Amino acid sequence: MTTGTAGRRPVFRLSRERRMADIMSAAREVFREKGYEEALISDIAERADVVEGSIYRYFENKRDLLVKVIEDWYEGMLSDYDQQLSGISGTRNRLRFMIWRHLATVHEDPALCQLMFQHLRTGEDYSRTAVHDLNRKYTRRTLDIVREGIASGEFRADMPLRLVRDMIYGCVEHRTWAYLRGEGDFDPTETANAIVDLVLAGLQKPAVAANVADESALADRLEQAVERLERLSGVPAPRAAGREATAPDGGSAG
Amino acid sequence: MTTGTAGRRPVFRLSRERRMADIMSAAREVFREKGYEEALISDIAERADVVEGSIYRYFENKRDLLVKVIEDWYEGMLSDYDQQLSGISGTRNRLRFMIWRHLATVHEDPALCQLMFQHLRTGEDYSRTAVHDLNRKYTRRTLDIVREGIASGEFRADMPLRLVRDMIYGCVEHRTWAYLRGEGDFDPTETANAIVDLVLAGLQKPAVAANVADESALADRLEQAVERLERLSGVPAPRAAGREATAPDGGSAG
DNA sequence: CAACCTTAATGAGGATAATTCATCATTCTC
DNA sequence: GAGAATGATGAATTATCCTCATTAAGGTTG
Repeated sequence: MTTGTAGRRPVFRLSRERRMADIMSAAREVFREKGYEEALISDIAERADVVEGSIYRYFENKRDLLVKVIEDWYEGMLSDYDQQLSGISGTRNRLRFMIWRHLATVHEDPALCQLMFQHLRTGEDYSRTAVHDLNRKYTRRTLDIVREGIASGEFRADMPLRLVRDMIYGCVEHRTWAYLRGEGDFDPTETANAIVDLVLAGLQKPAVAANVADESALADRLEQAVERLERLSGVPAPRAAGREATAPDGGSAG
Repeated sequence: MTTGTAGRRPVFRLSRERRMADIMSAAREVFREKGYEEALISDIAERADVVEGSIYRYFENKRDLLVKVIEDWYEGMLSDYDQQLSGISGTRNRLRFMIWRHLATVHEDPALCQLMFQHLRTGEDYSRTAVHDLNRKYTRRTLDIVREGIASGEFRADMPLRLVRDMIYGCVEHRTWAYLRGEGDFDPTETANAIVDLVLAGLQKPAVAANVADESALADRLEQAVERLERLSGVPAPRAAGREATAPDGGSAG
């Protein structure tokens, strides 16, 4: 049944690959502009110059389309990073690059990051997604850098690596939530520096970053020396007042 | 217009407050069981024993209902925390409590947390939400604790407080994402301890331990002086027990 | 106590999108 | 150039959210 006057629209056949690429490209734009819910299949179809139904010949459903779009985006992104990272030396600089690169990505394409965080990562099928693998590969770089720092003796060895990673990426995400919602702005370079400083403070060897046990031991020795002096002079050792200043919550620390 | 055979359903009038409470209670259950998209207004209506249309006399739309449900949940939750926190002393313990409490909440009600993270916090109207305020009040406690630690001299003063907060809450969230997706499990207590350790490592004052070697030397000199005094008075120098704790890793400090 | 007013509640129908599928068109192969 | 294989269409279906005109309950007043 034709639509009254106008005839059927002309049919342009493309290869499966080309058509998929076109649709994904259109979908990326529309998703970026409107977010997931607001993005209509009809919008995407129009921009890809196909009819709505055609999209379902290449993608199972709207979510599948989103997943493929993000996968595609991720793939292109991460391949560059390895190359860039290889040109950077020094544990601190390498760590800074990883954090900066992540922040910069959020800054450059907040909409797609939002989609990734809000819609991809939350799905129960996420771990079966290619993005999951890519992400693992990506964050492993960061862990490797920390591991190298430990191996070279720069970092202390008693830090749970996974938590360090969660702390870095979690911090970045929390720091950027307002920006992702469209409120305010942030400077990737500045923020990356601040985060690296903070993380390195924790990773530094206890010799530099304080070690309470050492301090207590030092205080103990001092006190013992004083007590000996006191004994020497015949003064009875008081229940030392100085200890409280050294170890305020020592009792509840266990 | 009657529905053929069966008459109109009997009308039970309730006060506005009571009806709203009923609907929110039903909504909380359904949202918890099915998540946002899968939760149908018709489900909620049925469970609240009203007709679909009635819900829209109390809530603007589905999202508004979600927001109110989460607000309600949050309100009840946070009021307890302050009280519990007030019974805990010591910077470390207080910090641990805040982190543990947050982890425990995620562990106890992952579904509602998921809704909060995925659907509330991402909306552009979030900062005009009551949950936003509650959340600020909540995380401010954590900052206050860190601030106290700085004031008392326990922590270094050169850490950007906001980032410390982002690091703590971001870390918790990253650590729990898999659990929120329904994969695996985690132990709130164990995780809280690990995170506190990690955070405290970074917050510890570097100045105090920065020259542990110097301080050891100082202690050595003090002890030697005492020994000389002791020799003078004919008292035999005891083999101090405290030394062993100090010495072991002193050599690798460089 | 009957007319009236205020407010709770109903349920049919409208609007919007995602998704399906029977049909048609184009290109490739022999 | 007939037939197979595959690309593309668009009308129909379905599923929900949401609106609104209408109805009913419970109080108030002369």
